[in-house]
Amino acid sequence: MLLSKTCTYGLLATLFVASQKGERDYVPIREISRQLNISFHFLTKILQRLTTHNIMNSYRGPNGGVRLAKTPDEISLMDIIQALDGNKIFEGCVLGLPGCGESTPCPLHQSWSQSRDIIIHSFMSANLANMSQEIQKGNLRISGMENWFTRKDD
Amino acid sequence: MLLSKTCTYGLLATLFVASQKGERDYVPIREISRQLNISFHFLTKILQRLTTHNIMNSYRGPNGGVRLAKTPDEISLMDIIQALDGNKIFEGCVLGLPGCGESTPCPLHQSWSQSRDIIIHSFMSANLANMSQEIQKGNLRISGMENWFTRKDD
DNA sequence: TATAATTCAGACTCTTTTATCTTTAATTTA
DNA sequence: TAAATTAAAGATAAAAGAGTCTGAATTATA
Repeated sequence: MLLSKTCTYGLLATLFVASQKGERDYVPIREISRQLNISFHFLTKILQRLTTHNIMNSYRGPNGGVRLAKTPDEISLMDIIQALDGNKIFEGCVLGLPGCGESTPCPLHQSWSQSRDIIIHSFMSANLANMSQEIQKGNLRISGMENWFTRKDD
Repeated sequence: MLLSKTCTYGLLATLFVASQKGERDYVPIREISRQLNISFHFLTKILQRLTTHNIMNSYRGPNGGVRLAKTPDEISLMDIIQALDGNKIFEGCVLGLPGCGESTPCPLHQSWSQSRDIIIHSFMSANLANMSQEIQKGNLRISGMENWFTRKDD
């Protein structure tokens, strides 16, 4: 698992909000929760963290919810991943060796650096604008089979 | 964290055993534990799993310990990783979507597949023979600064 | 045979992650 | 102003991962 659950939920929710059409300002968390089949309270916490990182804005009361804090092309997947998982995924040695580096590499250092750079690059270059376009066209999917059913809880 | 702690400890211990010189048959777990600064009991469990997966052989009593069950060139890092972390790391969608695949990809599907293939390839092509060679030559390091000190526990 | 060295096996604890539940605060609308 | 809707905040619980502890089984050696 490269990304935590928190992080994948956050990515999905943000993509969901970004690909909403209509003049509506804020999307209620409960609606996101139902559509993506994610626990409402858990999702609330995740979105709170995204608002403190200035990726989302939130608003309370009727017609409240969350919305993107910037234009979609200004938010990369990397921004969201770093806000929720930090950058401990991307820095440091695969084997967890403290002294691992270019001068004294661990056995996996070279191949891992190469893979990691590709991953980082794709996370940075993917932003909400180009992704939500693909989602709206139906070329990409945000939710799986699980939302044929509705959540029982919350 | 791509690999669990269990897995990185297992990799290090196996590399340590593979790069031992001398005519000695079995390497005591306690010695591995001390050299790599890994909790003895925890390491014991990990190595037990590697013996059940036929990567290590073990022997009890004085002069006992563990040794490789095959020749070093027959054991790849991938073997060890799969034995300890399974292949849940390598299969499935980064975002955890059940229906994600070539026909209905999630937003990260393409870039993740590419990165993942590189990682898998480097894990499969790296075996204990070529790595322990590098370790013995001093080009690669298996342990960090932490083993300048000895463990207090166990 | 007694003792020491070693892995094996299981229960147990601690920490982090994931998830749920309850209450409070803000906001709109009737 | 009262009621309904919504996010915020905090307490709690459940599950998994990481690590510890104790005792039993096996083996070599004195």
